[in-house]
Amino acid sequence: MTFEYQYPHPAVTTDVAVFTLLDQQLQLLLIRRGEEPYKGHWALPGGFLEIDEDLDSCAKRELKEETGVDDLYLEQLYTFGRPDRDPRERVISVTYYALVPADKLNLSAGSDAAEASWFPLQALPDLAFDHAEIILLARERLAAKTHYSTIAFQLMPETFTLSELQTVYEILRNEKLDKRNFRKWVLSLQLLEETGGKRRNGNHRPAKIYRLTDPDRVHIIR
Amino acid sequence: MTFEYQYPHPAVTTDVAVFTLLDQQLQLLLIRRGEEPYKGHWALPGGFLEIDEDLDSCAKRELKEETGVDDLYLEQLYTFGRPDRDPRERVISVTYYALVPADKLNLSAGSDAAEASWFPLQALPDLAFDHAEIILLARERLAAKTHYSTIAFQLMPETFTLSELQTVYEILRNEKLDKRNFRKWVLSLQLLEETGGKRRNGNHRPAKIYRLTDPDRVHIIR
DNA sequence: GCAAAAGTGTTATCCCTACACCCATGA
DNA sequence: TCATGGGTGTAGGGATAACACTTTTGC
Repeated sequence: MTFEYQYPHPAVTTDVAVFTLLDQQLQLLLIRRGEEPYKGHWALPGGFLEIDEDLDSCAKRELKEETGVDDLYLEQLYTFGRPDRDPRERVISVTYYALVPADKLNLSAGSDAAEASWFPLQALPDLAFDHAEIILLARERLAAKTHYSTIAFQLMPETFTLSELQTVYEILRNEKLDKRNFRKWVLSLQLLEETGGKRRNGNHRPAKIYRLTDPDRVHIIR
Repeated sequence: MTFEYQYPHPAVTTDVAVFTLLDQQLQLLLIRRGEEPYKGHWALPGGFLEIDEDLDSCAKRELKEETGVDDLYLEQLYTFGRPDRDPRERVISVTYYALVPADKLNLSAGSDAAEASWFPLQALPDLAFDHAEIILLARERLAAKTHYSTIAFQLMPETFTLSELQTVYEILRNEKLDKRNFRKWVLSLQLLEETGGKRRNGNHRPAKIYRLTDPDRVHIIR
């Protein structure tokens, strides 16, 4: 069975840059390609748009199929379409970026890609297609958004300490923050509540545990 | 001649929301559709991506063909792809928005669309497809960008007065600004220079004329 | 008691905001 | 001389930035 058109049509894919925080590092989810082109290279999870499928749904479905990752914050990033970006045929890639807390991710389940794995952003392998460019753009957008939205909260597990949250901000912005000022600021948003619990985490004073009052919403602030 | 694929492919278009400032109003460029669907409705300029053409080039080419408008600030906005957004076939639209100073636009030249015309944003006609949604998003992005970039300068003619520039900001942000504060702020950017000339524009003191030191660059500020 | 991270306030600085009058021109 | 928009400075308030010591725990 084939499909005919009067004019040539490009293929459309979605590709997703999924970030998480693992081992105190910002990490990115990649899958190893089992087929040519770029066989053996690592690539962003993604794939071809089905003909009756929404763009967002396609991104979510491919992610679920290839990596088992589900239930994450997903946002459209940019659409890439250089004519030579895929050697097989003309491919337009609608790219997304996504954030998932480390405790929600269960990579093994349901993966039908050969391999899926997390890589620290500082140690990315050779990437297929123009995916390095996509990742760079996603990384910039993510850093910029920490300044005027609560997007960073999407990387947090259900409960966390203020120091943990501060570390996430420091990693995303790639700069050291002042502890007192950070706490004043983040508490003034009124989006956190104490659980009442404390976390003993070594030979030192235990930290108060917080949770988001509104875990699924990303707020625009300032 | 037809083109065959093993899997169904969507069509890809670009559509552009072109803004200008005319008669002290923010206006949008629309073309009247000569064919079904939505025959007779107004729509954003745009059209199908050619198979060897960059996305940006497609947006520029369609704009040039349909409206004669050329040499403008163009930026990708968002990609729309609801499965039912076009009744003919599945169409993914990569949308852009663009700004052009009123003195650069020459609508008549080279238009091959039935009609092209400027509409004040407050008085848009019935629009084809999901173009109303696209325009809304472009309008929001434009207003937001006045706060952290010099994108508004792209609506200015080669030379202008500070009052004219202030008016543009007021229209984009839809709020009144303080004259002294605006002037202090805009001059502190160090992106304007006096031409030395003055503009006599009525029964009152003539205004100094300014130009951009760097007309083609949009600066990220703050 | 010592090491290590948690927790906590005050002060200085900067930026943004508010605000009113004189100037140059054409009629 | 009058009407009209052009042009100018200062002071107050709010937010941000800088900064150091005490607390609680495990060993």
